Parts: sequence; C-alpha cells; structure tokens
Amino acid sequence: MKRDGRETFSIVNPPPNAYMRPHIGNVSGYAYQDVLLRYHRLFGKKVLGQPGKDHAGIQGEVVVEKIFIENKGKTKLDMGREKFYKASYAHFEKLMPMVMSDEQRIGLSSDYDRNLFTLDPKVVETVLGTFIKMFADNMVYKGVRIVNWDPVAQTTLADIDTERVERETELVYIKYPVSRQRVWFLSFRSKEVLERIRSGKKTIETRALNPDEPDRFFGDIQTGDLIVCVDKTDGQTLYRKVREVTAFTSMKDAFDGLDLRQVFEQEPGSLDEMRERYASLADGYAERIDKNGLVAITFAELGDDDFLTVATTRAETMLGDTAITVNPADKRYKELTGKTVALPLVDRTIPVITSARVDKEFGTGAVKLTPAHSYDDYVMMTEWNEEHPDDAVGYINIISKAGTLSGPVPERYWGMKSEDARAAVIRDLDRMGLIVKREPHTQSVMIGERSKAVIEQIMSSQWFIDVERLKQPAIAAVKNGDVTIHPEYMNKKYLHWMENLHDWPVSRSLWWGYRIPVWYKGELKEEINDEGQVIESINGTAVKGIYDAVEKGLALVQIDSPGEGWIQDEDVFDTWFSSGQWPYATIKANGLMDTFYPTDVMETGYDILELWVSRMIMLSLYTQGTVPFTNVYLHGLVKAPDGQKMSKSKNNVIAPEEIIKDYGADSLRLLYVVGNKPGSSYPVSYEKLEGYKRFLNKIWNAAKFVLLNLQDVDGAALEDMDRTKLAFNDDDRTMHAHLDALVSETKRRMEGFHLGVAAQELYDSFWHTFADIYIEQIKERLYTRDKEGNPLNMEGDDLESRRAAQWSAYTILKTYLVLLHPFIPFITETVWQELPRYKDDAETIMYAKWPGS
RNA sequence: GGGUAGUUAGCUCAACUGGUUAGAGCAUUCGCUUGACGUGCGAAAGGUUAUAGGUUCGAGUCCUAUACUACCCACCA
Repeated sequence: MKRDGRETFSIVNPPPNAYMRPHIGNVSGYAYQDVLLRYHRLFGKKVLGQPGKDHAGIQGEVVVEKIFIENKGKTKLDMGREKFYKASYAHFEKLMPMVMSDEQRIGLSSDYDRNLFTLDPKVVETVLGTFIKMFADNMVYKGVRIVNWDPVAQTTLADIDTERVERETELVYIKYPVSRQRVWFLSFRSKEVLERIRSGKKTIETRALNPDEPDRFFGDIQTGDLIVCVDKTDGQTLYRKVREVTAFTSMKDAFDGLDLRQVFEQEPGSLDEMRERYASLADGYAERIDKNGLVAITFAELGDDDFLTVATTRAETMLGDTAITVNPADKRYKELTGKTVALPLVDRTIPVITSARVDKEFGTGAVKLTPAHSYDDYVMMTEWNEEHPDDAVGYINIISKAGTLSGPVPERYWGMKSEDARAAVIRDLDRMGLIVKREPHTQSVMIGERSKAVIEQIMSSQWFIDVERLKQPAIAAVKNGDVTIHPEYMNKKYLHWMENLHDWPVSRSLWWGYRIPVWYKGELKEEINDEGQVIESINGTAVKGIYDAVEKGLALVQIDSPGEGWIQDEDVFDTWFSSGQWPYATIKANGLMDTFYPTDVMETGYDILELWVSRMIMLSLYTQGTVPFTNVYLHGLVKAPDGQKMSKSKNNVIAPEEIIKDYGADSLRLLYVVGNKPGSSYPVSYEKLEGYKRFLNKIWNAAKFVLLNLQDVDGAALEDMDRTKLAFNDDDRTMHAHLDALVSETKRRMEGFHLGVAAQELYDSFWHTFADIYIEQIKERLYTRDKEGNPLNMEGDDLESRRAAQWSAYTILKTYLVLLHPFIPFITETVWQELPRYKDDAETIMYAKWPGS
C-alpha cells in the first residue's frame, strides 16, 4: 500500500501459543510470512512484521494450573482469581522469549521490539472497547442456550475441550400413550377410585368442573379421548380411552340414570346415601356435583396402536421431554404427526413434530425430544420453532449444575444423579408396563478432557453477539475483492460459512482471558425455576437480559469497576472474540495505524479460515470501517513423513530444531515453500530436505568459484565497468536474457502469491542454468593458467573476454542472491558478506535492492 | 447428511488467468568427472493427466456424469 509517498507493506504474524514450543508445522507459517516481508523489503518499502504471543485460553489455563499444582500444590481455586491471573501472566512472560527464539531461528524478520502479548493491557483495552461499542449498538444479549457442562469442574466446556468415550449402555424402548383427540388428566387421592378403574368396572363418575383446572369442562369429554388417571398416592398412572360418555346435570339426575352397582360395591340405597359416599371421596365433592353435574365414562383399554414407542439411551431425560420427533417422510407416523402423547411420570402432554434429522431406520424412527439436555434435540427444536412459530416447542431443564435432577420432576427423583435417575425412571415405567424392551447399545459419551467427568448438556444463560450487522459487510468484502483469498477456491468455503453464520456465543467460564466488562450491583444468580426455565436475578431482583438490568440500575457495561459492591461478570470472552481483533489491536497498541493499517497480507493455515479470518474481517469492518488486510494467504498443513497428521497423541511431532540441526533453517524453509501451493498439505520429506541442503551447498560453492576468479580485479573497478563496452559472447547474452526473464517472472509469481512456483523456478534456474551450464561455459575464459601452468587469458581479446565473464558471473551471482534471499535468508546473507562491498551495496542483503528497482 | 478439494511418472508433488514435446525431487539404468561443489555432470527410461461423455482451432486446466480418496461441519436419539 502506498502512504505518504513511500510504499509500505505490513503483515501481522498470527500469534503462537506462548505456553509451548511450536512443532515443525506450527512454524511453517513464519516461512511464508517472512518470504513476503523480505521480498517487499527489497523494493525499498517500509515494512512491518507485527509479532505476538497468544495466551491460549482454556489450554493456557489448564497448562499453567497444572504447573502451579505441581510446584506449589495449589489449584486455581486455592489461589483465587486475581492471584491466579497474575501468576499466569508472569509465567507466560517468562515463556515468551523461548517461543520468540523459535520464530527467529526459522528466520522470521519481524519487528520483535514491537512484540505483544494477547493479554497486554493495551490490547485488552481495545478488545473490551469493542464489546462496549457493541453494547451501545444493541448487538449483545444474553440468551439461554444449551452448553456442555462439566459438573465436576463446574464450568462450561467448548466441544474441543471434550472427549468422547465408548460406553456400553442399553437402548430402552418406552411407549407413550397417544391421544388422537384430547387428553384429560384425572387425579385421585383415593385408592378406591383408582381401584374401580383398574378392577374392570368401566364406569366412573367425575367432576364436571375440576377445581384444579377451572377452565376445563369435563362435559366435553368425548369418545376416543385419552384419559390419564393419576393416582397421587403411589404415583401409578393408568391410561384409558373413552368408550362412551354420559352426562348428568345433577346428583339426582345421575341417581336416576345410573346403575349404581357399577359405581359402588354396594347399592347406595338412596340419594342421600350416594351423596354421602361422594362426600367421602373429597370435601364438598357432592355439593359441587349437585351444582355442576356429573359425567359417567366408560373406559376401554389402550391397544397397541394407542402407544407410540421411542428408543432412548437416556430414559431419565424423558422427564424433560417437550415433544416427540419423527421424520416427515416416515409413513408409519404420518397419522400421528400433529397429535399429542401423554408423558408418563410427569403427566404432561407433548406434541408429535417432524424433523428431517430423524433417522427412520434407527430405533423406532421416533425420537423423544429433550432440548435442554441433548444438543441434537436442541437443534431440532430450534429448527422446528423457526419454521413453526405458532406451534413452537420449549425446553424443560431438569438437571442442575450439580449434575442432579431438579425442577419440574416428581420429588422422588430430586437430587439423583443422571445414572441413578435413569434406573429409577426405567423401573417406574416398567411397573406401569410402558417399557417395551431393552437392548444393549454402544454409545459414545462426552467427557471433560481434563476432569474426565461425564458432560451434562444443560441450559444456561450465555453472552451472544448478534452477527447480522457484522456478516453482511464481511461477505461483501470478499465478494467485491476488498479481500482476496489465496487459493481462490477458499472463497466458497468462506462464503458458505458466513452465509450460514448464526449468533455468536462469546462467553466462556474461565479465568485466563478477557473478563467480560459488565458489572452487577450484587450477585448475579442463574436458577432453574419450577417450570424448568433458566432465570437470572441480580441481588434478588429478576432481570431479563442485560439491557433490562442496566435499565433497572443493576448492571453497568464498562471496563473499570463502578465501585464498592459491584461484582464483575465471571466469564471471559471466547478466544475468537479477541483474536478476531488482533490485527488492529496490535498495530494500534504500537501507534502505527496510519502507516500500516489495513495490513497487506494475513498468512495463516487454511484450517482457521472460518474460525479466525472471518472474524477478523467482520470485526475490523465493524470497528475500523475497513478490512484488516487485503490478501489472505492460506498455507497447507505440514504432515508427518508418512502422510499422517502430526499430533502429540500420535507421538509423531517433529521439532524444528531437529530439522535445523541436520539440514539448516534455509532447507526447512525451502521444504515449506518450494513447489507447494496454498491450501494443500504436504508431508515432511527427508529426501527433499537432503536435496535442499545440497542446493544450499551448491550456492555456496558457486559463489566460492566466482569469488576465486575475481581475485585480480578490484570490486569497485568491476562495478564501474561500462556494461555496454564489455566483450560479451553469446553465452553471456543468453544467460543475461535468461536472468532478465527470471527476474520479471519471479516478480510476477510473487505478486500473484505463487510463492511455490517462484521458488521452484529460482531453484531450477540457479542450479541447472547458472551453475550447470553458464559456469561451465565461462570456465575456459576465467582460468588464468592452463593444465601445464602457463598463463592464460591474461592479455588482448582473451583478457577482454575474461573481464566480461567476470563481470557477468559476479553480477549474476549477486542478482541470484537477491532473488533467492526471501526464501533462504541465512545462506544468501552469509555469501553476501563474502562479496566485495561496493558503494551502493547494502550492509545486509536484507536491504539490498531488487534488480532493476 | 451438508460443504470443499483431490485423483498427473514407482513414491511425494508442481504446472500462473485453456496454448509448443505435461515438469521437478527422490528412486531406477547407462556413461563421464574429481583444479567451485559435502560430490557433481551428461544421458536414458518412466504418463491415454481416475473413468465416460461434451465445449473449443486447441483441454491436466472449462462443463456434465460416475467411481474412489482426503479434509471441514453436522450427526449416531
């Protein structure tokens, strides 16, 4: 970019984790970044390489805590938040120089005196400022969402911080009674009533008006309705269909119309006697019947068709079911879709809905939907609600943060752990005859990476950023070319991700990071209410979201504490919220925005295009009104020699030192660059490294040869020679032409970000054209003695020819060194220092001039 | 299931917006060389660019279909 007359070029180096030494793949990026930095320096530009080190969020927190435990026997809880943070900061400061030395060893020529830590107060200020701006712009909110909750560590975990383990469980088939019309709940506290239903006596009288549900008129009960008979004394529930209904308006009416022997064991005898019997069932019952009437129902047993069977590994979560889901294309359930089923044990009704996510082949093809405790169910619920806002289903959270059952479930389950509750629920359902079968099943369970505790998915209130306003400009920036992505096909991945982007959850339950700048006037409490809904309160006052809290004077969004009694939000920001601001946060911290922002290139691995690059673009457009960089170069990943992904667990990681020790940093850089294209991965090849080492040796020897043959000329004299008057022959002219073409070709390749091709061509040209052909050609003209030791090429035309060859060899070598320098800085610099120094020559090849510039 | 790529020499990979005879490293075969070279040089062999169609004066490159492979995202109730 051109600013103030002098061209500038800037790259922000992606900050490596500061807590560990990088492996050979981690440092590959620096090679590409450095090639670009050095290349642009050769054009006399003002160049900035902005380095930094990352605090690494949860991984960083885990690593340092482990060290504290080992060294001092103290966990983070022992230390307390403030102390832990300070100690961690000090620890990271100690580690940073080590990581920095790894960057330097690979040759990264960034401005190390400007190095920044991600938690540097200057950076923090920028990051938090963005959140405050978003708050002012109405873009942040707290929303209830399903999270991975580690009941042992008492924290939410990102998916990446969890593991999956196979576990033998059983798939339990549970049948739910279907209601094709309406469902009625009849609850009894009298065994007698239930006995009559159970004992085959098919007629029962009931209240015309249910005092518990004053709006329901039981006179509406019709044939075919489902009756759920709940015995409140022992939890047993019976399900019956209505066969026939007879309505009476008064006790007398009923007395006349009923065969009372079907109702009572004995003949009631008289109306009064009957009234007495009814009164014994409940206080004032008889009076109410007199007043409101009576319904006599003939029941029928439910048949197989009247149940809908689901298969589940987590029977206990049925207590929190809010729907049954079937595949819309599943003919078996066509008729039931839109109907309701009665949920046993908790006596609720839930609808049968559809989702294409349901696999018809698995289990029974019907899934119980527990949105509060299953991520998949949560997604299905969300999708359903988006498409059917009028028939939206909710969630019911029944598991507390302690990992035990709570909320709107029968009291006997309260406090049970999931697994105990599962057994209890299965036992209870079995007693009711609702368990169809149980079969062994292998299930993969999510456990905490660190605690190894089984993760409970629960509903929790989290901070969100509304991305609608962020995403559109970021999509446009790539579409209209403000940002160019290399390789080009990655555009599609970027756009696909961006177009499907949903609101961004930005809070994490950690200490090591950017604490959310929100203050509460008292304690913020998150609780599950009797309906299983998550509710928040500050100092006992219920609040609905942050704007409500601020309005009520119970919360403030600002960086510094408002004073005594105010408590800061416990969470920190998601790592991408801060790293997404890294380009301008760093350059701003160094006071260089006017000169170097927006930057020219973001060079990083293709694997974080969506996670990181997209966020940098969004956040820079939002806060700075400009893209953070004009080009994105996405390198491939370095794989182990056998083509496998390098990872600690596979024990196949290679440290940069190992390679540098045997082959040199330049060879390693060539391995990264030569012949590779962006976006595709490549394995470490010791054969190639060997080849590059020989290439470096070739350069060294070619240079040595040229210098040996320059001994009789003064450097300055050579430089002052008039090129047009030298006695070049065809060999020289061919070589010159080749080199001229190479210079412009290399430039063209570099400008187009074809680093791999550029390096490959330089490699081939130097070795096979310059060294193999041209140097061989000029040997005869350069030698000063023949095989017998007589003087040669020392006078007349021979000397003229020799001078031309010397001049050519020297200038060509110099040109090659400059062209090669961005790729192999160490060897080119070493050779450069061996060359005679001329008046215009830079002290270091880093500041040499690109040929012709 | 959704997305993105890949399939080119024995192996690992290139080939810039379609343009000579598809290249390199390593491996293989033969020869030469030691006065820049840890060696190096020269030469050879090795390909119907996954398959089948299509567009074009011209296709590894563009289009369609198929078959495999890899990666990312989602998922296994």
